[in-house]
Amino acid sequence: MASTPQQSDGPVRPRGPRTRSRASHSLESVLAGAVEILDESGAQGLTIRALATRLGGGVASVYWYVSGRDELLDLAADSVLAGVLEATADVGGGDPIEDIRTIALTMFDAIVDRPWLGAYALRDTTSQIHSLQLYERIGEHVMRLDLTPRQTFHATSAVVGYVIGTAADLGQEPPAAVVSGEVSREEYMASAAAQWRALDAADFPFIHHILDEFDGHDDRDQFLGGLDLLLAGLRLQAQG
Amino acid sequence: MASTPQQSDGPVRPRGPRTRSRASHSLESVLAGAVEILDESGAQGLTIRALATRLGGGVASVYWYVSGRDELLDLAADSVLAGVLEATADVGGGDPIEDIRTIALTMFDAIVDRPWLGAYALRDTTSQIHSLQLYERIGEHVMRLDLTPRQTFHATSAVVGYVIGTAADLGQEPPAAVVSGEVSREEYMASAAAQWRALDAADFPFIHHILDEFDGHDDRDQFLGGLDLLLAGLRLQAQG
DNA sequence: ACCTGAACACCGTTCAAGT
DNA sequence: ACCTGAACACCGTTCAAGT
Repeated sequence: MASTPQQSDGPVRPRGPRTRSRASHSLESVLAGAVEILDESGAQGLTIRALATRLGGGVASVYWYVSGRDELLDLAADSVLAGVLEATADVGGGDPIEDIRTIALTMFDAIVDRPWLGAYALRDTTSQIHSLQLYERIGEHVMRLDLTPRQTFHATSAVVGYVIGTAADLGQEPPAAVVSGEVSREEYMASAAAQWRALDAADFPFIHHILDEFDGHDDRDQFLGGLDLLLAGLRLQAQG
Repeated sequence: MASTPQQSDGPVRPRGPRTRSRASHSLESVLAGAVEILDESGAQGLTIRALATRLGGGVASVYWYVSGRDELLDLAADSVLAGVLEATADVGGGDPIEDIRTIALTMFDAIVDRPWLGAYALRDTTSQIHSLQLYERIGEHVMRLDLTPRQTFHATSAVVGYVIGTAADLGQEPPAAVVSGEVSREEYMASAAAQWRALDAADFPFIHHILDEFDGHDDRDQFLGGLDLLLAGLRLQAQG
């Protein structure tokens, strides 16, 4: 999935000024480069130096477009949410709760695809315009339920909080492993299951009760299980 | 709210050499020191060097007790959950869902007290024993609802995911401010509300619909609003 | 068994200077 | 307006050496 290095091969080219000695960026190219690095090596791999190298320029030029590493992460995450926004633009045909579910699931899938997203999406709506629009979009569907403003506010925040929270949790690599490729997520989950199995059943009746469900479970099913509880509660509230 | 340092004052008293030239730690004192720093300056402030200085020793000695900074954060967070475990030991008198609500709220309050907790609590049950026990405890109450193992697994994970997700979100400082004390959380929220108010009402009908609720809202109420939706859905499932 | 000082290999960020 | 190289002030982690 890595993009080609975009190697600037010196001051080549026959005629024309095009010296190439000086790199030229834009906010879009900076964020696109950041997203590439994030996809390849996670948040830890996104250093300003690595980004500058990928862009073929010096470190300091990044700071022309972005105030620092934190803002870079926020904006890179937010830029990706444009895709979720687009993918959910048409949602709205039927049952409001069904529509909310569809949007939430699209968000979840986007974060599963890019685990680093969970920690930086929807963090600061004053700088993250797409995050704000996504919040707005979910909220508009919740409004269709004719609750009070307060209920509408709480329900929308709960859905967003649940999605981000659950997805961020899943996106977290086990203590230093996955990125370096030493341990796959499957191996890690299997070892966790084994460790649970070794626990004393008298001390951990619940863990043993759900062990077979945990072992080899599908993250998406787990996410949907909780989401549907939340939405069932919401439907109940909407019915009065 | 920080616990007392639990200062181990060396191979104490009687007489003896007491040179003080050599520091002496323990895993407990290392974690206690880490928690102090986290309470004072957040995760960003917890550097190995700052911790070593607080302990009165050299940097390298920290690595005798902990494999690295990540594990330090995980263990420090988990050590604090011992308090939540203790505080919820007696819960269990009445309605299972009411009990789940009580435990979830206690967790939430603990994270509000220590915003750094949200990002590191319940991350890795193989190294975080208290996290595992808390998960177990909530699960035991869910078991009382007589659902299928799969439903029990999903419901417990959903509650934990919602608590951690929501609390972690609230615990996030606005882009570089709060820790340094430049901008208070109140000021930040007020400015966010002002910015929302400035949005075009045609483009953001939902935001305007909930603006008065958002402005000056209480985080705890918001948390409970969503939690009660989730629990209502769970109750419905238990009755079904 | 546990602690230390010093070193290594990085970081984010700034700034005077260039174009 | 935008880019650069070099410097500053940090980091986490390791390791040979001490006790």
